[in-house]
Amino acid sequence: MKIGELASATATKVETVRYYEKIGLLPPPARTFADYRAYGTDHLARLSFIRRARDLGFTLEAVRELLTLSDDKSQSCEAVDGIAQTHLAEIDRKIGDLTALRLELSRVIGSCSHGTVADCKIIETMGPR
Amino acid sequence: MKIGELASATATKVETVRYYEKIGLLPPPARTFADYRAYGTDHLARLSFIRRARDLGFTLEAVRELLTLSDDKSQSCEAVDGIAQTHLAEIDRKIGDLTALRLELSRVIGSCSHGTVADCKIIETMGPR
DNA sequence: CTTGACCCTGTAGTTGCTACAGGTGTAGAT
DNA sequence: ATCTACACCTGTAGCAACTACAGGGTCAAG
Repeated sequence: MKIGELASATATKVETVRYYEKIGLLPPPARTFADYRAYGTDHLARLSFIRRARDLGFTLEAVRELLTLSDDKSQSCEAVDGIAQTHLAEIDRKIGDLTALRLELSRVIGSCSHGTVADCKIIETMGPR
Repeated sequence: MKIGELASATATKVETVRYYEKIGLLPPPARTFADYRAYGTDHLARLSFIRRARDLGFTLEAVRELLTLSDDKSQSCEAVDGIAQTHLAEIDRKIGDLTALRLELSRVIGSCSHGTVADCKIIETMGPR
């Protein structure tokens, strides 16, 4: 299959597919006489994996590790689980940060008395000290 | 004050201060004979504002708008409130996204039976289809 | 008078793509 | 056979918001 087909089959942009190849996530496929990339089902499977992992929020570095691990079928699942756990902890941290931020921002907004900028509490809150 | 003092007074890196100047967020200060930047209290106030707004998650573009608005003291506070509301909505969206992600990822992790990679449910879940 | 901490400019790197620019190949309609 | 529209190719630059050099100059203390 050509790059466009692979891309639409995985809801990926053509440029992104080429990008994944450039950074070594997707192996370079065979080429047609016209120098078009010619992909097989193994490429489709690998790209699907990459996209799914990305959708779950894994970084490309984490995806790279997961791919390496998934290539050695005999290995224990622990390393995979570890990467996922680390990622989950990271998500929890982000949610916590955003929730604290949300609270603070909504307090700032709540103080707005809709007057002029001169006595705008929102601006004031962000002033020095 | 010199750039290092301004930076440590606002918990900012020196490079970041210079960066803010380059993109026009912080006005270029006077220079000493040795070409060192010499800041006054107005710069300190402005940088504090920028940092506080950044801490609240506003983008630099939003900070730029807020700074413009805060310069016109006679104006109504509405525009300021609007920017903050938009930002709050954005934070809510992110929290929602992350929470959904968290749920899905924890489901994926929960399916791990700690065997070998060959029958690792985490890897499997991210496979094609 | 030398050492070390600070300052200067300018450029390149980070993450994960996305968007050209400027060219070649191909498939279907005429 | 040719025209048109589209998909493909490479390579480079751009986004946010910094951060980290490299390769210098300046200054205060010992």
